[in-house]
Amino acid sequence: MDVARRILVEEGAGAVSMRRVGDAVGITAMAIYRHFPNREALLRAVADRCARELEESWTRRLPGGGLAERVSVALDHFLDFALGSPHLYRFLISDAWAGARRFPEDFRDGQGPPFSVVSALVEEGMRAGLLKQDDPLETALVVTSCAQGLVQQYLSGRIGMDEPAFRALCHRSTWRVLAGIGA
Amino acid sequence: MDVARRILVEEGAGAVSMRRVGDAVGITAMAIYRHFPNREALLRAVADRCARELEESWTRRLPGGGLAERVSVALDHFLDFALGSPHLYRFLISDAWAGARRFPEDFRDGQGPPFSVVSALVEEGMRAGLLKQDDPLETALVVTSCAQGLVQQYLSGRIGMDEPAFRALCHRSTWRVLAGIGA
DNA sequence: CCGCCGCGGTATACGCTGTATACGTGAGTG
DNA sequence: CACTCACGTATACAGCGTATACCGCGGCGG
Repeated sequence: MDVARRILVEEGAGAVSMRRVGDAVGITAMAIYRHFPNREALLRAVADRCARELEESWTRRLPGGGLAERVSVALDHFLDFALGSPHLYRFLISDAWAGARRFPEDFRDGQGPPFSVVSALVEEGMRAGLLKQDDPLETALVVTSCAQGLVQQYLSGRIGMDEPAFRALCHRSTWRVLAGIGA
Repeated sequence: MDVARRILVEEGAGAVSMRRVGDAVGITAMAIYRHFPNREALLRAVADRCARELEESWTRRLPGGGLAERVSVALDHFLDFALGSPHLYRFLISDAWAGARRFPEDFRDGQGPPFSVVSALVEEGMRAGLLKQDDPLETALVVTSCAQGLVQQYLSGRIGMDEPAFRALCHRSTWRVLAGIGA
Protein backbone atom coordinates (compact mmCIF):
# COMPACT_ATOMS: atom_id res chain seq x y z
CA MET A 1 0.00 0.00 0.00
CA ASP A 2 1.72 3.12 -1.27
CA VAL A 3 -0.14 5.37 1.14
CA ALA A 4 0.92 3.32 4.15
CA ARG A 5 4.44 3.38 2.84
CA ARG A 6 4.46 7.15 2.48
CA ILE A 7 3.18 7.64 6.01
CA LEU A 8 5.67 5.12 7.38
CA VAL A 9 8.60 6.77 5.64
CA GLU A 10 7.55 10.30 6.53
CA GLU A 11 6.22 9.88 10.04
CA GLY A 12 7.09 6.43 11.28
CA ALA A 13 5.22 3.20 11.82
CA GLY A 14 3.29 4.61 14.76
CA ALA A 15 1.59 7.12 12.50
CA VAL A 16 0.19 4.44 10.19
CA SER A 17 -3.35 4.01 11.44
CA MET A 18 -5.99 2.02 9.62
CA ARG A 19 -8.46 4.88 9.52
CA ARG A 20 -5.83 7.27 8.23
CA VAL A 21 -4.68 4.91 5.48
CA GLY A 22 -8.29 4.23 4.57
CA ASP A 23 -9.13 7.91 4.39
CA ALA A 24 -6.09 8.56 2.23
CA VAL A 25 -7.14 5.96 -0.34
CA GLY A 26 -10.83 6.83 -0.13
CA ILE A 27 -12.17 3.74 1.61
CA THR A 28 -13.10 2.94 5.16
CA ALA A 29 -10.62 1.48 7.56
CA MET A 30 -12.42 -1.86 7.53
CA ALA A 31 -12.06 -2.22 3.77
CA ILE A 32 -8.32 -2.58 4.28
CA TYR A 33 -9.05 -5.88 6.00
CA ARG A 34 -10.19 -7.24 2.62
CA HIS A 35 -6.58 -6.98 1.51
CA PHE A 36 -4.55 -7.49 4.70
CA PRO A 37 -5.51 -9.62 7.69
CA ASN A 38 -4.44 -6.94 10.14
CA ARG A 39 -2.35 -3.84 10.59
CA GLU A 40 0.83 -5.76 11.21
CA ALA A 41 0.48 -7.62 7.92
CA LEU A 42 -0.02 -4.31 6.13
CA LEU A 43 3.14 -2.92 7.65
CA ARG A 44 5.01 -6.12 6.91
CA ALA A 45 3.94 -5.92 3.26
CA VAL A 46 5.27 -2.38 3.12
CA ALA A 47 8.46 -3.51 4.80
CA ASP A 48 8.88 -6.35 2.33
CA ARG A 49 8.53 -4.07 -0.64
CA CYS A 50 10.88 -1.46 0.80
CA ALA A 51 13.44 -4.11 1.67
CA ARG A 52 13.28 -5.49 -1.86
CA GLU A 53 13.67 -2.06 -3.42
CA LEU A 54 16.52 -1.26 -1.09
CA GLU A 55 18.19 -4.53 -1.93
CA GLU A 56 17.86 -3.79 -5.60
CA SER A 57 19.20 -0.25 -5.27
CA TRP A 58 22.10 -1.44 -3.17
CA THR A 59 23.22 -4.20 -5.47
CA ARG A 60 22.53 -2.28 -8.66
CA ARG A 61 25.52 -0.05 -8.91
CA LEU A 62 28.39 -1.31 -6.84
CA PRO A 63 31.14 1.25 -6.86
CA GLY A 64 34.39 0.71 -8.61
CA GLY A 65 37.80 1.93 -7.55
CA GLY A 66 40.14 0.75 -4.85
CA LEU A 67 38.98 -1.36 -2.00
CA ALA A 68 39.16 1.44 0.55
CA GLU A 69 37.15 3.72 -1.66
CA ARG A 70 34.52 1.06 -2.26
CA VAL A 71 34.17 0.55 1.46
CA SER A 72 33.71 4.27 1.84
CA VAL A 73 31.09 4.43 -0.88
CA ALA A 74 29.22 1.45 0.56
CA LEU A 75 29.17 3.17 3.93
CA ASP A 76 27.85 6.31 2.29
CA HIS A 77 25.08 4.32 0.63
CA PHE A 78 24.14 2.89 3.98
CA LEU A 79 24.20 6.32 5.61
CA ASP A 80 22.18 7.79 2.76
CA PHE A 81 19.44 5.35 3.56
CA ALA A 82 19.65 5.46 7.35
CA LEU A 83 19.81 9.25 7.63
CA GLY A 84 17.56 9.94 4.65
CA SER A 85 14.72 7.70 5.78
CA PRO A 86 15.24 7.31 9.52
CA HIS A 87 11.71 6.08 10.18
CA LEU A 88 11.98 3.44 7.53
CA TYR A 89 15.43 2.52 8.77
CA ARG A 90 14.17 2.00 12.31
CA PHE A 91 11.28 -0.04 11.05
CA LEU A 92 13.30 -2.24 8.72
CA ILE A 93 16.51 -2.60 10.66
CA SER A 94 16.02 -1.78 14.26
CA ASP A 95 12.58 -3.09 15.11
CA ALA A 96 11.92 -6.73 15.64
CA TRP A 97 10.41 -8.04 12.48
CA ALA A 98 9.29 -11.60 12.07
CA GLY A 99 10.92 -13.10 9.02
CA ALA A 100 13.88 -10.78 9.05
CA ARG A 101 17.11 -12.29 7.94
CA ARG A 102 19.27 -13.81 10.62
CA PHE A 103 22.96 -14.07 11.12
CA PRO A 104 24.68 -16.23 10.18
CA GLU A 105 22.54 -18.77 8.35
CA ASP A 106 20.69 -16.36 6.08
CA PHE A 107 23.92 -14.67 5.08
CA ARG A 108 26.05 -17.67 4.30
CA ASP A 109 24.99 -17.50 0.67
CA GLY A 110 25.69 -13.82 0.44
CA GLN A 111 22.13 -12.58 0.51
CA GLY A 112 20.95 -9.43 2.13
CA PRO A 113 22.50 -6.05 1.58
CA PRO A 114 24.11 -4.14 3.02
CA PHE A 115 25.67 -7.15 4.66
CA SER A 116 26.41 -8.97 1.44
CA VAL A 117 28.22 -5.95 0.05
CA VAL A 118 30.43 -5.64 3.11
CA SER A 119 30.94 -9.36 3.23
CA ALA A 120 32.14 -9.40 -0.36
CA LEU A 121 34.47 -6.49 0.30
CA VAL A 122 35.86 -8.22 3.37
CA GLU A 123 36.51 -11.44 1.48
CA GLU A 124 38.20 -9.48 -1.25
CA GLY A 125 40.31 -7.67 1.32
CA MET A 126 41.39 -10.97 2.80
CA ARG A 127 42.30 -12.37 -0.59
CA ALA A 128 44.26 -9.23 -1.37
CA GLY A 129 46.10 -9.51 1.92
CA LEU A 130 44.76 -6.22 3.21
CA LEU A 131 42.81 -7.92 5.97
CA LYS A 132 43.84 -10.70 8.29
CA GLN A 133 42.67 -14.16 7.41
CA ASP A 134 39.65 -14.62 9.64
CA ASP A 135 36.02 -15.69 9.55
CA PRO A 136 34.74 -13.43 6.74
CA LEU A 137 31.16 -13.41 7.99
CA GLU A 138 32.07 -12.45 11.52
CA THR A 139 34.59 -9.93 10.32
CA ALA A 140 31.96 -8.31 8.14
CA LEU A 141 29.59 -8.38 11.09
CA VAL A 142 32.03 -6.32 13.14
CA VAL A 143 32.18 -3.67 10.45
CA THR A 144 28.44 -3.47 9.94
CA SER A 145 27.63 -3.64 13.64
CA CYS A 146 29.84 -0.70 14.37
CA ALA A 147 28.13 1.40 11.72
CA GLN A 148 24.69 0.25 12.88
CA GLY A 149 25.55 1.05 16.47
CA LEU A 150 26.66 4.53 15.53
CA VAL A 151 23.54 5.15 13.47
CA GLN A 152 21.34 3.85 16.24
CA GLN A 153 22.90 6.30 18.67
CA TYR A 154 22.66 9.14 16.21
CA LEU A 155 19.01 8.49 15.46
CA SER A 156 18.29 8.30 19.19
CA GLY A 157 19.77 11.76 19.59
CA ARG A 158 22.81 10.60 21.48
CA ILE A 159 25.38 12.05 19.11
CA GLY A 160 25.51 15.81 19.34
CA MET A 161 26.60 16.45 15.79
CA ASP A 162 24.99 17.62 12.61
CA GLU A 163 24.70 15.16 9.78
CA PRO A 164 27.93 15.98 7.92
CA ALA A 165 29.96 15.74 11.12
CA PHE A 166 28.29 12.46 11.98
CA ARG A 167 28.98 11.06 8.54
CA ALA A 168 32.62 11.99 8.95
CA LEU A 169 32.61 10.31 12.37
CA CYS A 170 31.24 7.15 10.79
CA HIS A 171 33.98 7.12 8.20
CA ARG A 172 36.66 7.67 10.83
CA SER A 173 35.18 4.91 12.97
CA THR A 174 34.97 2.44 10.13
CA TRP A 175 38.49 3.24 9.23
CA ARG A 176 39.58 2.63 12.82
CA VAL A 177 37.93 -0.77 12.73
CA LEU A 178 39.61 -1.69 9.47
CA ALA A 179 43.00 -0.35 10.42
CA GLY A 180 42.74 -1.60 13.97
CA ILE A 181 42.87 0.46 17.09
CA GLY A 182 45.53 -1.71 18.67
CA ALA A 183 49.19 -0.74 18.52
CA MET B 1 6.66 4.41 40.37
CA ASP B 2 7.76 0.89 41.19
CA VAL B 3 4.78 -0.68 39.49
CA ALA B 4 5.43 1.16 36.25
CA ARG B 5 9.04 0.13 36.47
CA ARG B 6 8.17 -3.52 36.93
CA ILE B 7 5.84 -3.50 33.93
CA LEU B 8 8.41 -1.68 31.82
CA VAL B 9 11.17 -4.13 32.71
CA GLU B 10 9.01 -7.21 32.25
CA GLU B 11 6.90 -6.29 29.26
CA GLY B 12 8.26 -3.12 27.71
CA ALA B 13 7.24 0.50 27.63
CA GLY B 14 4.26 -0.20 25.42
CA ALA B 15 2.67 -2.28 28.15
CA VAL B 16 2.76 0.56 30.67
CA SER B 17 -0.75 1.99 30.47
CA MET B 18 -2.13 4.51 32.90
CA ARG B 19 -5.15 2.39 33.77
CA ARG B 20 -3.01 -0.66 34.35
CA VAL B 21 -0.55 1.15 36.60
CA GLY B 22 -3.43 2.73 38.47
CA ASP B 23 -5.13 -0.62 38.98
CA ALA B 24 -1.87 -2.14 40.22
CA VAL B 25 -1.43 0.52 42.90
CA GLY B 26 -5.13 0.65 43.76
CA ILE B 27 -6.05 4.05 42.38
CA THR B 28 -7.68 5.24 39.21
CA ALA B 29 -5.68 6.11 36.16
CA MET B 30 -6.47 9.79 36.62
CA ALA B 31 -4.97 9.88 40.10
CA ILE B 32 -1.56 9.29 38.56
CA TYR B 33 -1.85 12.72 37.03
CA ARG B 34 -1.58 14.16 40.57
CA HIS B 35 2.00 12.91 40.58
CA PHE B 36 3.10 13.03 36.95
CA PRO B 37 1.94 15.48 34.31
CA ASN B 38 1.51 12.72 31.73
CA ARG B 39 2.50 9.21 30.78
CA GLU B 40 5.75 10.27 29.23
CA ALA B 41 6.86 11.99 32.43
CA LEU B 42 6.04 8.85 34.38
CA LEU B 43 8.15 6.76 32.05
CA ARG B 44 10.92 9.31 32.15
CA ALA B 45 10.94 9.22 35.94
CA VAL B 46 11.25 5.45 35.79
CA ALA B 47 14.02 5.79 33.21
CA ASP B 48 15.87 8.30 35.36
CA ARG B 49 15.80 6.05 38.37
CA CYS B 50 16.85 2.98 36.41
CA ALA B 51 19.67 4.91 34.75
CA ARG B 52 20.91 6.12 38.11
CA GLU B 53 20.82 2.63 39.60
CA LEU B 54 22.55 1.22 36.58
CA GLU B 55 25.20 3.88 36.76
CA GLU B 56 25.76 3.10 40.39
CA SER B 57 25.98 -0.65 39.84
CA TRP B 58 28.34 -0.16 36.94
CA THR B 59 30.78 2.09 38.70
CA ARG B 60 30.57 0.28 42.01
CA ARG B 61 32.78 -2.69 41.44
CA LEU B 62 35.16 -2.12 38.61
CA PRO B 63 36.99 -5.34 37.88
CA GLY B 64 40.65 -5.81 38.62
CA GLY B 65 43.12 -7.82 36.65
CA GLY B 66 44.84 -7.20 33.38
CA LEU B 67 43.50 -4.74 30.87
CA ALA B 68 42.19 -7.37 28.49
CA GLU B 69 40.36 -9.11 31.29
CA ARG B 70 38.84 -5.87 32.51
CA VAL B 71 37.58 -5.14 29.03
CA SER B 72 36.05 -8.58 28.96
CA VAL B 73 34.38 -8.13 32.33
CA ALA B 74 33.04 -4.71 31.37
CA LEU B 75 31.57 -6.21 28.24
CA ASP B 76 29.98 -8.94 30.33
CA HIS B 77 28.44 -6.35 32.63
CA PHE B 78 27.00 -4.60 29.65
CA LEU B 79 25.66 -7.84 28.20
CA ASP B 80 24.22 -8.82 31.59
CA PHE B 81 22.14 -5.71 31.52
CA ALA B 82 21.21 -5.71 27.84
CA LEU B 83 20.25 -9.38 27.69
CA GLY B 84 18.87 -9.60 31.21
CA SER B 85 16.52 -6.62 30.85
CA PRO B 86 16.03 -6.21 27.13
CA HIS B 87 12.92 -4.08 27.44
CA LEU B 88 14.64 -1.70 29.81
CA TYR B 89 17.69 -1.69 27.58
CA ARG B 90 15.65 -0.69 24.56
CA PHE B 91 13.90 1.99 26.51
CA LEU B 92 17.02 3.46 28.08
CA ILE B 93 19.51 3.02 25.28
CA SER B 94 17.79 2.53 22.01
CA ASP B 95 14.73 4.74 22.14
CA ALA B 96 14.96 8.45 21.69
CA TRP B 97 14.83 9.95 25.13
CA ALA B 98 14.89 13.68 25.68
CA GLY B 99 17.69 14.55 28.06
CA ALA B 100 19.77 11.51 27.26
CA ARG B 101 23.46 12.06 27.31
CA ARG B 102 25.07 13.05 24.07
CA PHE B 103 28.37 12.33 22.48
CA PRO B 104 30.80 13.91 22.81
CA GLU B 105 30.04 16.84 25.07
CA ASP B 106 28.36 14.92 27.90
CA PHE B 107 31.17 12.40 27.96
CA ARG B 108 34.16 14.68 27.95
CA ASP B 109 34.21 14.67 31.75
CA GLY B 110 33.98 10.91 31.95
CA GLN B 111 30.34 10.69 32.94
CA GLY B 112 27.94 8.04 31.87
CA PRO B 113 28.61 4.33 32.06
CA PRO B 114 29.15 2.15 30.28
CA PHE B 115 30.92 4.67 28.15
CA SER B 116 33.03 6.10 30.94
CA VAL B 117 34.29 2.64 31.85
CA VAL B 118 35.33 1.88 28.29
CA SER B 119 36.76 5.34 27.87
CA ALA B 120 38.92 4.90 30.95
CA LEU B 121 40.09 1.51 29.76
CA VAL B 122 40.92 2.93 26.35
CA GLU B 123 42.93 5.78 27.83
CA GLU B 124 44.75 3.34 30.03
CA GLY B 125 45.46 1.12 27.05
CA MET B 126 46.91 4.08 25.16
CA ARG B 127 49.10 5.05 28.09
CA ALA B 128 50.27 1.47 28.38
CA GLY B 129 51.10 1.37 24.69
CA LEU B 130 48.60 -1.38 23.99
CA LEU B 131 46.45 0.88 21.84
CA LYS B 132 47.47 3.36 19.21
CA GLN B 133 47.59 6.97 20.25
CA ASP B 134 44.29 8.32 18.98
CA ASP B 135 41.29 10.32 20.09
CA PRO B 136 40.31 8.38 23.22
CA LEU B 137 36.67 9.36 23.10
CA GLU B 138 36.20 8.35 19.50
CA THR B 139 38.18 5.20 19.99
CA ALA B 140 35.98 4.25 22.92
CA LEU B 141 32.97 5.08 20.78
CA VAL B 142 34.06 2.54 18.20
CA VAL B 143 34.25 -0.18 20.84
CA THR B 144 30.90 0.62 22.43
CA SER B 145 29.14 1.15 19.13
CA CYS B 146 30.17 -2.24 17.88
CA ALA B 147 28.80 -3.92 21.01
CA GLN B 148 25.62 -1.84 20.86
CA GLY B 149 25.16 -2.69 17.21
CA LEU B 150 25.50 -6.38 17.94
CA VAL B 151 23.07 -6.22 20.85
CA GLN B 152 20.58 -4.28 18.78
CA GLN B 153 20.66 -6.94 16.10
CA TYR B 154 20.40 -9.73 18.65
CA LEU B 155 17.44 -8.13 20.40
CA SER B 156 15.75 -7.61 17.05
CA GLY B 157 16.06 -11.31 16.38
CA ARG B 158 18.62 -10.95 13.62
CA ILE B 159 21.28 -13.13 15.21
CA GLY B 160 20.31 -16.78 15.10
CA MET B 161 22.18 -17.83 18.21
CA ASP B 162 21.31 -18.64 21.76
CA GLU B 163 22.53 -16.31 24.45
CA PRO B 164 25.82 -18.04 25.32
CA ALA B 165 26.80 -18.21 21.66
CA PHE B 166 25.90 -14.58 21.19
CA ARG B 167 27.93 -13.54 24.22
CA ALA B 168 30.89 -15.41 22.79
CA LEU B 169 30.34 -13.66 19.47
CA CYS B 170 30.39 -10.30 21.24
CA HIS B 171 33.66 -11.14 22.91
CA ARG B 172 35.20 -12.28 19.65
CA SER B 173 33.97 -9.14 17.91
CA THR B 174 35.26 -6.81 20.60
CA TRP B 175 38.56 -8.58 20.44
CA ARG B 176 38.66 -8.14 16.67
CA VAL B 177 38.10 -4.41 17.10
CA LEU B 178 40.83 -4.13 19.69
CA ALA B 179 43.31 -6.30 17.83
CA GLY B 180 42.37 -4.87 14.48
CA ILE B 181 41.03 -6.77 11.55
CA GLY B 182 43.57 -5.34 9.15
CA ALA B 183 46.72 -7.22 8.28
C1' DC C 1 -14.58 27.02 66.71
C1' DC C 2 -15.63 27.99 61.81
C1' DG C 3 -14.77 28.43 57.22
C1' DC C 4 -11.83 27.84 53.59
C1' DC C 5 -8.48 25.99 50.66
C1' DG C 6 -5.72 22.84 48.50
C1' DC C 7 -4.22 17.96 47.94
C1' DG C 8 -5.26 13.51 46.51
C1' DG C 9 -8.66 10.73 44.62
C1' DT C 10 -12.96 9.46 41.71
C1' DA C 11 -16.27 9.57 37.85
C1' DT C 12 -17.27 10.70 33.48
C1' DA C 13 -16.45 11.86 28.91
C1' DC C 14 -13.95 12.78 24.45
C1' DG C 15 -11.33 11.44 20.70
C1' DC C 16 -8.32 8.17 19.17
C1' DT C 17 -6.89 3.20 18.24
C1' DG C 18 -7.47 -1.89 16.10
C1' DT C 19 -10.83 -4.85 14.76
C1' DA C 20 -15.21 -8.11 15.14
C1' DT C 21 -19.69 -8.39 13.21
C1' DA C 22 -23.46 -7.50 10.22
C1' DC C 23 -25.04 -5.72 6.13
C1' DG C 24 -25.09 -4.08 1.21
C1' DT C 25 -24.01 -4.03 -3.67
C1' DG C 26 -22.47 -4.96 -8.18
C1' DA C 27 -20.14 -8.34 -11.41
C1' DG C 28 -19.85 -12.85 -13.06
C1' DT C 29 -21.82 -17.39 -13.75
C1' DG C 30 -24.67 -21.71 -13.53
C1' DC D 1 -32.97 -15.37 -13.20
C1' DA D 2 -30.82 -16.59 -9.06
C1' DC D 3 -26.75 -17.48 -6.74
C1' DT D 4 -22.22 -16.44 -5.28
C1' DC D 5 -18.40 -14.00 -4.12
C1' DA D 6 -15.32 -9.97 -3.85
C1' DC D 7 -15.35 -5.57 -2.08
C1' DG D 8 -17.02 -1.94 0.62
C1' DT D 9 -19.76 0.29 4.48
C1' DA D 10 -21.76 0.98 9.12
C1' DT D 11 -21.78 0.04 13.64
C1' DA D 12 -19.96 -1.43 17.84
C1' DC D 13 -16.62 -2.75 21.40
C1' DA D 14 -12.67 -2.60 24.27
C1' DG D 15 -8.71 -0.22 25.16
C1' DC D 16 -5.78 3.98 25.13
C1' DG D 17 -4.25 9.01 27.04
C1' DT D 18 -6.22 12.60 29.21
C1' DA D 19 -9.52 16.93 29.98
C1' DT D 20 -13.01 18.24 33.06
C1' DA D 21 -15.88 18.27 37.07
C1' DC D 22 -16.65 16.80 41.44
C1' DC D 23 -15.66 15.21 46.44
C1' DG D 24 -13.69 14.32 51.15
C1' DC D 25 -10.36 15.36 54.40
C1' DG D 26 -6.43 17.80 56.94
C1' DG D 27 -4.47 21.98 58.21
C1' DC D 28 -4.65 26.72 58.98
C1' DG D 29 -6.25 31.76 59.50
C1' DG D 30 -9.93 34.68 61.40
